[in-house]
Formats: sequence, C-alpha cells, structure tokens
Amino acid sequence: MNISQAADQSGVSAKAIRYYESIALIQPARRSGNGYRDFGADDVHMLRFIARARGLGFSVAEVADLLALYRDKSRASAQVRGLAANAIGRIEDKIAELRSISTALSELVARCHGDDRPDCPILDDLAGTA
Amino acid sequence: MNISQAADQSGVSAKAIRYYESIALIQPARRSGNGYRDFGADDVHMLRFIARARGLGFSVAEVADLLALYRDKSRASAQVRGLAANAIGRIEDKIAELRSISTALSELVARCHGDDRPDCPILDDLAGTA
DNA sequence: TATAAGGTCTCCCCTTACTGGAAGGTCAAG
DNA sequence: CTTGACCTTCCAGTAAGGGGAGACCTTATA
Repeated sequence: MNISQAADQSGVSAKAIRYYESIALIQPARRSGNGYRDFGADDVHMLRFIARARGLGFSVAEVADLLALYRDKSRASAQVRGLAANAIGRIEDKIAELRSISTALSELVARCHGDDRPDCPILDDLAGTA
Repeated sequence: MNISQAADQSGVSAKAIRYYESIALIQPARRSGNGYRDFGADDVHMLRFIARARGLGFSVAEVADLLALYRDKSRASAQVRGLAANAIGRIEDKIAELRSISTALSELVARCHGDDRPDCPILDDLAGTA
C-alpha cells in the first residue's frame, strides 16, 4: 500500500513516516516500480507501535529502545519497565512544575480585580513592585 | 554594566539577553565605546520582569504583550488578567494530558513484573497484542 | 612590554519532533 | 490531453535559546 494508506491505518502522518525513516527509527520502506514507498501490514503494525509509545510520552529515542527490546525476544522485562519508569518520572516532574506554576498564577489572578481600572497586582508582581 | 553582570543580576543568561534583543522583545542595548552592550538598572529590572513572567509559564510572545501592558499605564487590568487566565488554561490542559499519560503508563508498569523474564505487558500493549 | 586569561562580539549550527511548502514525477479518470 | 490527486526529494521553520568558532577587547601579571 502507498504511504497515505499506511498513514491512515497507523495514525502516523505521511510526513512523520518519512521522518522516522530519515532518522532510521524504521527501516527504509520497500519501493514499488514507480519509486513510491510500499508498505505492508507489518509496517503498519510497527507504525502503530510507535504511535502508541509516542502517545504514552516516550521520546523518539526511547521508542527506538523499545523497538529494539520488542524485537529482542530474550530481553528482560525489567529493561522495559525501567524505560517506562523513567518516562513516568519525567512526566511527574513536569506535572509538579506545571502545578506549581499554575498555583502561583492562580493566586495572582485571584488578586487582580480584572476590570477597567489600570491597577493590576499581576504586573506589580512581575515588576517586583510587590 | 556589561552583559554578564546584567545576566547575573537579572537571572537571564547572556545568550538569552542577546536573543531577546534579536527578536525585539527588548530594545537594543546601548553600546559602550568598545562596542560592548551597556546595561543599566532599568534594563536589569526589565529583564527580571521577563524572567519572572517566563518562569510563570508565559510564552515569549505573551511576555511581549505583558510588557506592552506594563508600559501602558492606562491599560485595563482585565487585559492582563485575561492573558494570565489563558496561560493557566493552557497549563491546566497540559497537566491533564500528562496526568492521563502518567496514569496509563503506571498501570502498564504495575502489570509488568520487571525481572529477568522476557514476558512484558508493556510491550504487549504497545504492540496491540493485548 | 609581552603575554595569558577572560569577557565580549557576531554568526552559524544544534536541539525536538515533526509540519508546511516548492518543484517535479506518476497515475487514473474523463 | 488534461486535470487532479498522489508521490518524490529537499529546504525552511517552529520555541527558546545553548554551544562553540573566530575575532576583538581589557586587565592582570611576570
């Protein structure tokens, strides 16, 4: 099948598929006589794997590791679990950071009357006036 | 003062200061006779404003808006509050997304025994085997 | 005075994970 | 034959700077 069919079936855009090929995350696709990339069910399966992993917050580099582990039938599940745990840690750190920012910002918003008057505690705080 | 002093006092790196100048977020700095940028207390104050706003999750484009509002002494506080509310909304959306990802990943990790055996529900799930 | 160390300048490449677009070849339909 | 929808490659750009090269400038020290 052509790239747009593979894109539709996998949920990975055609652009992204070419990108993944360019960075060697996936093997170069077979080519038809006309030079078009030709994908099979296995390719779509692999792309779906990638799409799910990316959706779960794994970086492309981590996806490469996951794919290697996936192909290596003798891998230890601990390795995969380690990758996942790292991803969770990164995500939780980011959440904590955003949570803290959101709280600080919410406090400022609560103190700002938000009407036509120019007085604004948000700007005052940013300016260090407070 | 030179750029590194301004950087130290404002918490904005020298690189970032030059970058902010290049994108016209701040006015081009005065130059000393030797061509070095020359910063004053006002400049440091402005940089600190920027650093705080960036730290609160405002994008550089939003910081530009905030600076304009800061300079406009007749602005309505509602405008500033609106910017902040948008920022909060964006941050909360991102938190919700990360939260969902983290939960899904944690469930997978919990189901993976994580030892020397090759069997791994994480990979199975990514592969769509489950 | 020579020189070494360190600060500054501009400029360009690198990052993440792609997306968009231009220029040009291919294919099926009318 | 032409139109439109594909496909190809390559270049540019995104956010927000970081890293480093090569060239000046300044200051301290021997």
